[in-house]
Amino acid sequence: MSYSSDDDDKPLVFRRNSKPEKAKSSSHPPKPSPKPSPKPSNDSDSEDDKPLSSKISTVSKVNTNNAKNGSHKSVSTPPKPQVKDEDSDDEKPLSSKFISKPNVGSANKAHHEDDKPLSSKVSTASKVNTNNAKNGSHKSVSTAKKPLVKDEDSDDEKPLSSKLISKPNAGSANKAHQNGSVSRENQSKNIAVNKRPLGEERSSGQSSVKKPKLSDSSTPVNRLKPKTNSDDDDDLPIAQRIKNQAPSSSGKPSSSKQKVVKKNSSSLNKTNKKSKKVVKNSKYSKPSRVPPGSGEGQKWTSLVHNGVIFPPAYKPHGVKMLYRGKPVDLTPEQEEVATMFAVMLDTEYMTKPKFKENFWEDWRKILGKNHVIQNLDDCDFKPIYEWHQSEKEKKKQMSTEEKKALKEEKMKLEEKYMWAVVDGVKEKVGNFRVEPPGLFRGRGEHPKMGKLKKRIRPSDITINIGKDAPIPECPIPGESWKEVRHDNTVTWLAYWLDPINMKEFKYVFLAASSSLKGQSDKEKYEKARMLKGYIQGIRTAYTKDFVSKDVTKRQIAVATYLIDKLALRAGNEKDDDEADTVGCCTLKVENVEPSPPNILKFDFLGKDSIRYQNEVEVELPVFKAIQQFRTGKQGGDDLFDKLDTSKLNAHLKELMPGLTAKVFRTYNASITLDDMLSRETKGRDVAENVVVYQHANKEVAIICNHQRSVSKSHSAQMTRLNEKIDELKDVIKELETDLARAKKGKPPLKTSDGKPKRNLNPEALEKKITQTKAKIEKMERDKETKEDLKTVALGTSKINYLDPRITVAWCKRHEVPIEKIFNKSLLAKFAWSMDVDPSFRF
DNA sequence: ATACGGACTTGGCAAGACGGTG
DNA sequence: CACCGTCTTGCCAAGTCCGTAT
Repeated sequence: MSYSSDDDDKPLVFRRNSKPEKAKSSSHPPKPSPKPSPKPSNDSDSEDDKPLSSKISTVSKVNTNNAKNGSHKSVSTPPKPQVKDEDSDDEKPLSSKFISKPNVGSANKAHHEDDKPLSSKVSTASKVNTNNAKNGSHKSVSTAKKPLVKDEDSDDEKPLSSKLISKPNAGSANKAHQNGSVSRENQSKNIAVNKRPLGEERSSGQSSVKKPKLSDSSTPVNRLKPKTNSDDDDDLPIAQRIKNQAPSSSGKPSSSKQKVVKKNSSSLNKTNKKSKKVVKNSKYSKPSRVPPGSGEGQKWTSLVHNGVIFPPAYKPHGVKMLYRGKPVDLTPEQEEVATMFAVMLDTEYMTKPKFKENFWEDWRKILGKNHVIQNLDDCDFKPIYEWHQSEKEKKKQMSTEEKKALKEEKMKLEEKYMWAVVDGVKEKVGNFRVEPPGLFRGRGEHPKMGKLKKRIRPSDITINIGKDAPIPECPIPGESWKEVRHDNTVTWLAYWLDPINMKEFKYVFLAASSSLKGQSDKEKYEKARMLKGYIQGIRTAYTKDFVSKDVTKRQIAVATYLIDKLALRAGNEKDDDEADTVGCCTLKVENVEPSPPNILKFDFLGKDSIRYQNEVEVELPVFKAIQQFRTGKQGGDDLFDKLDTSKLNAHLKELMPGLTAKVFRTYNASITLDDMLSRETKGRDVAENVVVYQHANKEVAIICNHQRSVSKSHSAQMTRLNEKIDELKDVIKELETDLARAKKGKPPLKTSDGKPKRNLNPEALEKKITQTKAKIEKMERDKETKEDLKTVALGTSKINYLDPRITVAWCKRHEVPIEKIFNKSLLAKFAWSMDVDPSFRF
């Protein structure tokens, strides 16, 4: 056993190994873990092909938008400093430190250059990868990896033996192509193909499935296997990757760095890691009890803050709406609600009967049964809408000075609420502003859209604060908080009940840059890294259960497979008064269409009513199991009738301490980034490296189905780009004509408006032509990228799924200034990851 | 086993800030 | 410097998942 390959850790699907890189193998032990896989893969395959992107299809989202238009002008320049805060201070340094490290010397500094919007740059690609694939086969040999290095990974232990197993095959189908897919685009619109290819896994080649497992472990896994890991590893591995890294030089890379991090981070972590058995309690659990020693459950010792700030009271505008053509008098309260509706006149919500119905129901209560207004259809909110538009316009027209003054005033008012002091450290508060009243805008076909979200008052709010901290003064005179608590086992500073759904809460938490959040973020990634050590065994185990006689087991196995391979969410049960969306455990029969011989077509609305459409090839046993789960059921019945998220998670927990469904998403996202970035990534300069990164980021976004709606001006923007390109092409033609003439000693032609041009020599003209061509190429690439990313949102995965240490380490290795990848708030949020060793691998 | 309460993470969107450009 | 497109932020909705009560 033991041997396992490492390779396996990677997401099955994604991985592709095709390229086996050169072998690095020998030399240094590759980092044990991950994937570099030297191994010769065998097959490879490529299958892939599928353009991921394709999948995307957008769909439904709500959109509301209002059109506003906006052009805002910008005028002002913000003074900026304001906020900053402390953190900032730190930050800076970071980056700086950061940069340098790598390489030695050299001046790199230059980096900065660029600036271009990333996005633009990108271009390339795409496709390629994507695919991924599948393939699978890999593996094989195992070599023992683990050399010494520490830690990590060792997979050895892995129970798995399995490794091989499965993967394989299937495929076929595509196979052939390697990458080529090409086309993609098109599809996009239509269907999608698959994002991740999944199925593939097995490639044919391999022998098929099962490989002998050696051990079998049947048991599902051994959970215990600890791998070590820990973060710390960072350090070490050095060797390994070396190769690429450039300069590696020094080994010391990092050392010097100090940590920027905020205080805490470090500390805690340690704890966990190692012992896995013990397990930590991570975030969720509020272990509350148990404080002994480490203070487990306890989240803070001292907490001081100023409570929350309320939106200003409503100021009646007196603009009268019309009812059956006649102006109506409304009380301020009635007018306030009418205005909420009027302001949304130009949104999609107006086309939704449910929205209007809910609004009318709530507004009518305020109007009273006998009010003149007896029905919504006879109401004309235009006057109010127009008044609002003009107010907006007025605001826009204000001078820079005025805006600045207004802003400062607001700042002054809010400043005290922006900060909290946690265990002696000043930290930013996330959402210290209480949500203003308004109409509920649910996403998708939410049954409660349009309902009035009433104003929250101090008496609705519960404050949580340190025992000896002063109780925040209630900002509204004459009123008082609902309750004041001193619970140090939770991290919220305040909460109130959600007026739309009185059994839910709205919390006020610290900002993402706080160490409390950073810590838990780090723990999240450590847990995902831990999964790396168990993944093989888990895959082996569920593969075996695809054919279990026990239906529940079979369902758990298939569900886990889908979560692993497709990065689906868990899928908790929902109430009827929520939008009808699903996740893995709540998939309906109609959401998964089997298409022989082994393709599954997924089509459902997931979180936020974002459509998930994908066609994937799966292993035959999975395909058969799905068919069987569907038999005898109606389209709207649960596909996994014997399952729910708590059963699934309980099972996962047996496989690895703390394992839950969402960990797979984090794991697959981060391992994919790590894998792609470590693969050659050859950018020659910063700009190209950034493109490489974006490409990897995009891949992850596709896997996670992070979509965005196409911007209203997208097509106009594309048109403009095309025009510019055409213009440049004309320029080239002209230059070429001039060049030909210049070579013959003739002067250039006049410009179109008849003016003479400078007489350049052939060399100069050629240079110009070359430059222009380069410019065109860049624009073409930008265009492609833009089209490519029009429906893909990269930000979400960057914020929530990609271990920042992967990014930071890669930046250090490639001399890319971290700020080219992380903006200011991301730098603050990920302060805990800045001092990672350049050789860090997820 | 389930239901439910509760706490925290994840997500898309639109307004605002920013930065390049003609 | 007015305009525009992109990037950043705020907002708040919508998930996940744990613990406890039923």
